[in-house]
Amino acid sequence: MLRFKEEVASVLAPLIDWEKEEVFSRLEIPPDSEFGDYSFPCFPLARELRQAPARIAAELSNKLQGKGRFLKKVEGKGPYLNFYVDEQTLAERIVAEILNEKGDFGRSSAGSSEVVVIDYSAPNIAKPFGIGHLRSTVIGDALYRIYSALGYRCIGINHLGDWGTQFGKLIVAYKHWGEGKGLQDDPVRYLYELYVLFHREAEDKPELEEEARFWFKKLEDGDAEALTLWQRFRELSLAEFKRVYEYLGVNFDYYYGESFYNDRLDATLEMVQQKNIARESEGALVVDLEQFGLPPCLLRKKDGATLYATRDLAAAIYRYEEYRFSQMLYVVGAEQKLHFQQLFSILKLMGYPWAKKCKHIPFGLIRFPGGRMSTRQGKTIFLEDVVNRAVELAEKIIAEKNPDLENRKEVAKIVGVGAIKFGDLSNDRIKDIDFDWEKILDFSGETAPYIQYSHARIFSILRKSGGVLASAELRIITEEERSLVKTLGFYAESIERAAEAYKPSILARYLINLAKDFNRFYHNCSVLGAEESLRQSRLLLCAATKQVLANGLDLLGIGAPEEM
RNA sequence: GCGCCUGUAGCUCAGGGGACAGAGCAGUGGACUUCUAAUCCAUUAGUCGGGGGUUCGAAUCCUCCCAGGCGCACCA
Repeated sequence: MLRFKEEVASVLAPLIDWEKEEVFSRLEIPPDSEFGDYSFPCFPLARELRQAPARIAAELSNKLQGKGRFLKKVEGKGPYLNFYVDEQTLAERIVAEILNEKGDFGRSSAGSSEVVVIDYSAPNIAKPFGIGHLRSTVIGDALYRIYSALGYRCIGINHLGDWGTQFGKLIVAYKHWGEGKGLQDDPVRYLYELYVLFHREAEDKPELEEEARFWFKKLEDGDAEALTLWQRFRELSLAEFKRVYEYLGVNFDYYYGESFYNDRLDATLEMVQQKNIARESEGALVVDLEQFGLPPCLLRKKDGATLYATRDLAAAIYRYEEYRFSQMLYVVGAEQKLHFQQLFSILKLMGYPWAKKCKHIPFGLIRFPGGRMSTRQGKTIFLEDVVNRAVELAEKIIAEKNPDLENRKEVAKIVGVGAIKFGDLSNDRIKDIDFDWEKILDFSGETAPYIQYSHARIFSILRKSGGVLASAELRIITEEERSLVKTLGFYAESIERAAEAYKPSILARYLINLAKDFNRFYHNCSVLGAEESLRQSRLLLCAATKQVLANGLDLLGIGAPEEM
């Protein structure tokens, strides 16, 4: 529809003596398709022309009659000038384009190979991969795919939480209460139990906290015993995480965790001190950020150990040196907003002009109805449990509805995983989510299975059709067909808007709308049963819709089964 | 206390300053000898948290207030 919008802008602009871009940005999508596909409110013209908006609209509509290739008609309706697209022309262009470009439809080279570093997922070693980590993982993965589709060169980094005081805690817990067998059998859950146990014990024995800090300091100082334990914890956890990523179909270019920057921390702190932006305070090293309206940021503890911020600072500098990114996105929970404001401010103080290319992409918390999830208190839900239940449910539904399906397990996985991912991607990421088993396991309505089901239905039609004639003529005659064609025309824009706002939910919503349009079409327009020329035309529409559904789902990291 | 985020139908949420505010779920009633009923159709439902303001026009922008959430130096 972009071409149509541009066309409208260029025919209207000269008539009212505006810049084309100005008209373009003023065009809007009417609340009802009855009022056309784009409309131009004439209120702003009223003052310049000293006429009533309605009259201006009427006059302009007269002057515009018969213009444009995509323009079917123009109407003045009250103060609005309504433009109607010619669905026939649009269909001919868009369907041909989709069927030509296939999996590449919607891709572009707009990003001209600029580098975008995306930091996402970043689970803590020593903590289970909970449902809370899902958001960063799927949103980051989707942004990676969307930006790559727009021609950016993406670098996905999993900034593992593999360093820090929690390892001191874990080492202490393991030394006190641990044994090798539990660690061997189910390392992540075992470490998690130790972690919870530590916090429970520490309530009565605060000296444990001190002991944990001591052990982390030993770790940073290269103590052999601490390092051996740390390495073992890290390796076992990482192996499990990788299994989860594999299952989810999420990839990273690098697993550079916090510990990766260890040998750069001293140099980083030296630089900070050299630039004279830090000061000693109560034995610790802090950077004052008053000029940014922020509280001071601590970079070194009084015992000499480093902090999260220190490692993030080193990481940011390393990444710029290494990749010369045009943007760096941190897909991290909104509760860390202050941390990133501080981090970016320190980069500014250090004189890095690229500091402004760093962006925090925040998202809301996943909460229990009763309150926040807390790893420390053992209140968390394992991602694997959620995914397993979703896949099981999908399998059960397949067994009922399509018992003969051959690759049932495979399809159940695509549907179950898709449902979980989509649940997280379809709403504005900034909002908190109340965790609800019933909702997350609901496969009807605005869900991934709904979209996948539409895709499978089309596949079924195409399978039975005996082939699609690419040269067939399109005949767009029903309201359902018109609506479907127009929605197909909006695909590219939905990707661009999703990228611009860093919101995969915009693309997710689009796909829901497309699937809805298709299902309406499906119910009201027979494809295989239609007379031959109409049948050919509708098969083309089906093939195009199928392609766009699959392409769009792929950008969200969700599969599109041929049958389900 | 200070800062940030959120507040739209019973529930979960869409809503790109503009035309009577829209979906999904739940409820009710319909549609499978016809391309997969994980679908479709119909129907009920709202002081867009509240008050001011900017604008020809505000759910959308500004401001104050209320409610919930999240942060605010040795955690990440």
